[in-house]
Amino acid sequence: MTTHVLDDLEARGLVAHSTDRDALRADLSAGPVTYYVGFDPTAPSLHMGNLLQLLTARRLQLAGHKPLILVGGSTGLIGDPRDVGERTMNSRETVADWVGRIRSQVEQYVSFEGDNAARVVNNLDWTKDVNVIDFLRDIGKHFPVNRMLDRQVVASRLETGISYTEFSYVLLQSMDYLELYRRYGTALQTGGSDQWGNITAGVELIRRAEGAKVHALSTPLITKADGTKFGKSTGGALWLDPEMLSPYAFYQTWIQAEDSKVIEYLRQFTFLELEEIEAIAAESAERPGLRIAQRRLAAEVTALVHGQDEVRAAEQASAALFGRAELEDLPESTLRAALTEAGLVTVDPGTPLVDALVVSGLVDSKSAARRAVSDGGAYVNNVRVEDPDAVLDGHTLHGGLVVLRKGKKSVAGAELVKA
RNA sequence: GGCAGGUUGCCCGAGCGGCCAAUGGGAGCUGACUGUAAAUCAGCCGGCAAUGCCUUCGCAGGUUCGAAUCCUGCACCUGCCA
Repeated sequence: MTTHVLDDLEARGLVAHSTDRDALRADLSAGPVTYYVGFDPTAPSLHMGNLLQLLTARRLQLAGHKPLILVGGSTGLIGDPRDVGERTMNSRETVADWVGRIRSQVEQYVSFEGDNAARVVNNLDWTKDVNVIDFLRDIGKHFPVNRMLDRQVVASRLETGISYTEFSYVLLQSMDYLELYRRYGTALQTGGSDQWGNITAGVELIRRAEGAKVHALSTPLITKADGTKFGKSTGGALWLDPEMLSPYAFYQTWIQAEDSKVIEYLRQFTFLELEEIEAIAAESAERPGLRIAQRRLAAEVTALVHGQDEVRAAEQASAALFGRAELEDLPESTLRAALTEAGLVTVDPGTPLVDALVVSGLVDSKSAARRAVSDGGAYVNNVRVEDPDAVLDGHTLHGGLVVLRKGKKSVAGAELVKA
């Protein structure tokens, strides 16, 4: 007998809260359970936090259960209340566009084959024609406002203000769970721990409306060693869309994982067996300098999101740009590929270095570029440049390529081409 | 509705007529050490055609040789009283 999926999830550090653990365990053991996880279109792409939910959904599917992946065509029009304050409402067109993009992203992480094939659903399908009177009578009646006010997000927002629109969000998400229970017998909703309140509200609604007992399971917030949220790359969220964050940049974010966290991330974000992860942990502890765990993590997660070809490209680019090898010794094809991964821009011969640093995106302004130079953190072809007036001309590789670097980790390429 | 106070750079928070692009802390960036890790120490941390110039201290106007600092109006927030 293999490990119970719930034990596996717990061992991987993927369980923050759940409803009655024993009942959930028994139901999961009894046979295929239909479960759902939802994604609201708040951006054109999903990000690392959503990835964790999708991977968790896949783990459950691999254990024989049936996933429903919900895209929030209606909830995305309303907006989940956040501590930071009222959201800006997006237009219906924008939300519809994002729903389409997110739908195609989620399809990559679950299987649509077999007895427990996944299904993608859109909550707009069952909310767009609901009329207000029915909604208030059938759904609203089950929500005591005094209980709603006790929720932490709502309480904090009472200080700064919250619209009726956002206050009502929880009713919509709860209605989704109820609807999916009625349509497909859905008996488990998963999500991030920040969704716990919304998820349990749905459990409660189903209990009141149908007298049925369904389950909820949440994953913990993924943090860095300092306790802050993990999932920011330089300049923004860790997007899954390669147009919004290059596979190289995605790979780099993972390979820079902290020692004290990398093993946790391996358990949470990869499908490696726990015994293998233990072996990697032991090996890393013995020879931390080799960064075995980080390399494996970056390769595994990048493969899941962008595919094996992009892993190879990112690894080769990283090896070329971070390796000990002399840049002059790299074949042009390797160097060009590496710089393309890192971000390659075209500039005129004789372009000032500071301008090239700005154009390449390594710094935000010329002032920042000059600062990088005076800090001793600007490099051209791995040679530190201390002259703030330096220009790019003679010293190129393969007749025109230049490797620009800021500090230890930020690399980009420039190609000198006569205009 | 009345009275009092607040709104400063990514965040917190000093400044209360010129010495203010604006103290300090956090975040961030760079350097040294190292392993594309952590910790520690040091520097940087609005922009530009850069020994100067431009834009910034809620918004709009005004006083003044000169304003983040004073005055008027507006918006939002907080506290006290009804």
